[in-house]
Amino acid sequence: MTTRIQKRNRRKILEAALEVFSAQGFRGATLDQIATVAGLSKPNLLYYFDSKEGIHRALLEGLLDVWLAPLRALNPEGDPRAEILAYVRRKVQMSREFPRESRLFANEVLQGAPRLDGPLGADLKALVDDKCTVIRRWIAAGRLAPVDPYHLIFSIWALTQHYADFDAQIRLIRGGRDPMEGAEAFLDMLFDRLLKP
Amino acid sequence: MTTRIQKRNRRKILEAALEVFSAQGFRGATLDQIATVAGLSKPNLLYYFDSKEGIHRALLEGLLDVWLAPLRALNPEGDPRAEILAYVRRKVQMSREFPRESRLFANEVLQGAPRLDGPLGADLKALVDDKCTVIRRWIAAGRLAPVDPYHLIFSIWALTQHYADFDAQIRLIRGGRDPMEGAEAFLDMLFDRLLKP
DNA sequence: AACAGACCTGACCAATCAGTCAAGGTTATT
DNA sequence: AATAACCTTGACTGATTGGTCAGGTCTGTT
Repeated sequence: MTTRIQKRNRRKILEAALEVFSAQGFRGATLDQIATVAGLSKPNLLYYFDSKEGIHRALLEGLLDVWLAPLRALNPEGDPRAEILAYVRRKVQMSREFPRESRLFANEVLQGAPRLDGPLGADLKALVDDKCTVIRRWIAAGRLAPVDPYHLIFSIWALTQHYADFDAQIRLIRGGRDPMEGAEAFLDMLFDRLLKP
Repeated sequence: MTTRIQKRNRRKILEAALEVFSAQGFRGATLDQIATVAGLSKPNLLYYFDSKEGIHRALLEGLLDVWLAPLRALNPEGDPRAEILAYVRRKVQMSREFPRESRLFANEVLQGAPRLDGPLGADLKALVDDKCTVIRRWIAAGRLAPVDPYHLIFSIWALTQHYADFDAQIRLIRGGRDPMEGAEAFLDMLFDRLLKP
């Protein structure tokens, strides 16, 4: 049974861990940093979680579903181009609203995705495989331009998450302006032209 | 004056540092790892470079030019679509040939690009600004579809480097197949459709 | 109020890390 | 062969880090 205090402190720790892990990566983050951000002592962190590794694992597990929800929402019965454009728009929005989550996964994958090897990775693969067959069906019905569905999904991930993951570079080049200014319009045009049969 | 031994050992160190930094990030890498890969002792590393930071800085400085060469080669006098498609193809090829370099920069940018703040960043910005005016000119002449040149360049980076940086995720989803199988064809089609006036 | 269980922490530990240093080995030049 | 400059390293240091633990405090229940 989980108490009120447990719920509050676990939430505080995971929020702080997201802040620190997404900015520093797993090895760059320290328990002291997370403890400070969470407003708790370091031993108290380890009262609620087994280890640094355990915090990171809990964070990934808790966020993967949220992160994949837009893809899961891709409706096989909907209009193909509208469905995919809606997916793109939702992903752009998530890059703006949840850049830390994007960077957390980017860090993880960049280090070789060691923690996505188990069931988490299997879920991910199953979901993508499923949606790829949907896309292939749409193409076979002549409702989308013939593109490789895997590369289509990868391109959506690459283009949308780029704005969160490479934010520092974009800011460097675009100066003071909002890094995502015009991103929606650009991506709308790109995928519209790509997918028109 | 630099001796033969200096040249050889500096090269060995930077090669080892690329291997380790690109796989572990700056904070995740250790001098011991780099020393082992280089086949030298740790104090010997520090005989040739001031510090871990110094090795990393030398590596970034030495590789940024190589990394940006394809963009630099974009010829204002050439055929717009052919030039950009050639750029895309060259970048895909680099993702395949030099994934470590791609991941090195990805790590750096993901951590907030702290070492791209100085002259390195200024060079990068100047180059991108320059090529963006070229692209704008091409659009004004009606030789390209009207797209935001910054987002166009970002999209090329995102799509091509994704295959190197997120290799682990792609392998997870695509199983044993070559992660980049079909990437060229897909990106050719994508940018061809995007840029057709 | 009293009690049990949950919660919290200062002090500590062993491991790891970047970096130092004195001393010894190597190389090129004369 | 002598020598000076260059190269190499084992052994060390101080700082940081993940994690432990004994003992204390707080909270809900009776």
